[in-house]
Amino acid sequence: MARAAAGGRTHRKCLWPALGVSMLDVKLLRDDLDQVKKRMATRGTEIDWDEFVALDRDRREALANLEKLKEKKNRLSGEIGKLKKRGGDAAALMREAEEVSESIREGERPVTEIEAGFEKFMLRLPNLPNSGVSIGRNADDNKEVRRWGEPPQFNFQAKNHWDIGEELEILDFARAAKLAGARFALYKGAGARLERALINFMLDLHTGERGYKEILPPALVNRAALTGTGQLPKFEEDLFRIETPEYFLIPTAEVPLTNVHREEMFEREDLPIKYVAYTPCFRREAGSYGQDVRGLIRQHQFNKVELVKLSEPETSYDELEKMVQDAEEVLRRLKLPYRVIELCTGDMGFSAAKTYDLEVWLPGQATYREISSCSNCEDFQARRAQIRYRREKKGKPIFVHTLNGSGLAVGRTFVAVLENYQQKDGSVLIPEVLRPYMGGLEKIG
RNA sequence: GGAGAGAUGGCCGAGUGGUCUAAGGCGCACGCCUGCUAAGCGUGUGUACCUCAAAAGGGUACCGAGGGUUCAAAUCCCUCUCUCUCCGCCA
Repeated sequence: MARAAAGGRTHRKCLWPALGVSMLDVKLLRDDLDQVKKRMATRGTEIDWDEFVALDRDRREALANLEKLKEKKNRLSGEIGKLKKRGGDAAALMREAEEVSESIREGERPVTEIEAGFEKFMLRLPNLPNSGVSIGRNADDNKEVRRWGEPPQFNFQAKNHWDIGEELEILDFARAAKLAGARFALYKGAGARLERALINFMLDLHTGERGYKEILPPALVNRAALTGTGQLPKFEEDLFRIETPEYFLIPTAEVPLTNVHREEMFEREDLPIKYVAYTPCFRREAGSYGQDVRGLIRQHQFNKVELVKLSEPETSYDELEKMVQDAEEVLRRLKLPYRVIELCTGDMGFSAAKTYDLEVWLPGQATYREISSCSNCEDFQARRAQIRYRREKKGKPIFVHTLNGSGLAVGRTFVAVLENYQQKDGSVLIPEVLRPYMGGLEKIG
């Protein structure tokens, strides 16, 4: 097993030891900048590459200078020590050493500044898309991979889940607004139980035959954790933050789960690691005013069952396919129609190298809506979080690949159940696989 | 919140100002030896960055984190974080 950070010891190093400020491999940028530019451009993000070249050059120059001075200082100090031991007079050497030390102090200031600038630049670079991902500008260029199930045909006008929920008195948005504000929900009675049933059903499926280990992590995390997975420093405005002491509410369990093994070293036989967690998730939804203002689709707080894997680089894409299957299986057992979308380069998230979205059919909107997003981040997060393993006992440490996927977003699954299982009389049938979790209840209303 | 103790390499653990690249042990790797096994002997054993076309080699940094004193810090001083013990409070 990996050396656990628990058990008396905390992080041994600062987040980025020495100058390993890596999210993308600095050497790759240096050696193959043209390729990197091209691939990064497919994301549609503007990046000032001249700034990178300048920062990198300045940094190396300043560093080389400083290190030369330090070498001299170390040499002089050694000589002083030996001389004193023999009882000699080291006054002259000490004067010289003092001057060198003074130069070092002066040289350190610019180096610190340059490195801070370099680090800031690097931490804001998104991941490189995997070369197999199709190039596109936005969601319109995404590819549908497959579909499962048939959208139900109703002989009545399909209702939105918020109407269904409020009429059945299992959802109450008005009172939730009284408690907190817009984008919060109150689940009541069978509604609360249905949400809980979904959580338990998903956890049982993933921990059972699918072999994930259940984790119940903190819902508040620190800055280092969010930097490790890539939410920080760039997306702070999307997060709820608590001051004194500073904590952030997790926007997804991907953050705590991926960071469980931050700054740890694995052996090959430890991998892959498969975790599943149910947590509430919290998002500011800044900049999404006017979108999905009604209903459960876009909330400040929502429940999610999340899957995370740490794997060897060679198998990470197989693991991604399996993870998508694991998420799909939830929808299949619930008999909810869905399709699988492969995101194009322009539509992927900051940390992802490749992403599949699962979209569930919502009769109320007569459209497919995202219910899961499964990504391979390759070594992007592992670099930031320093999660490595040794392929051989004496081998060099290698960054693991990290994957995450919703399995599933519970609130949206709730929506899908209400809308797909609605009946003409306004009641909602309970999917068969959920009935054991609902005390045998077959229908709400 | 109060009082105290602690944080050292893959692991255990020594080390209170200069034998600089951290004793010793365990583990691991390679080699030797013993008819097999067990044991034994020898050698080696971190990470990151810079330099070099590459390798070799050289350099710098890292003993929880940050800052300070000093020619010189694992070692002295300050701040912080985390862990453990006791007290208080608390779901």
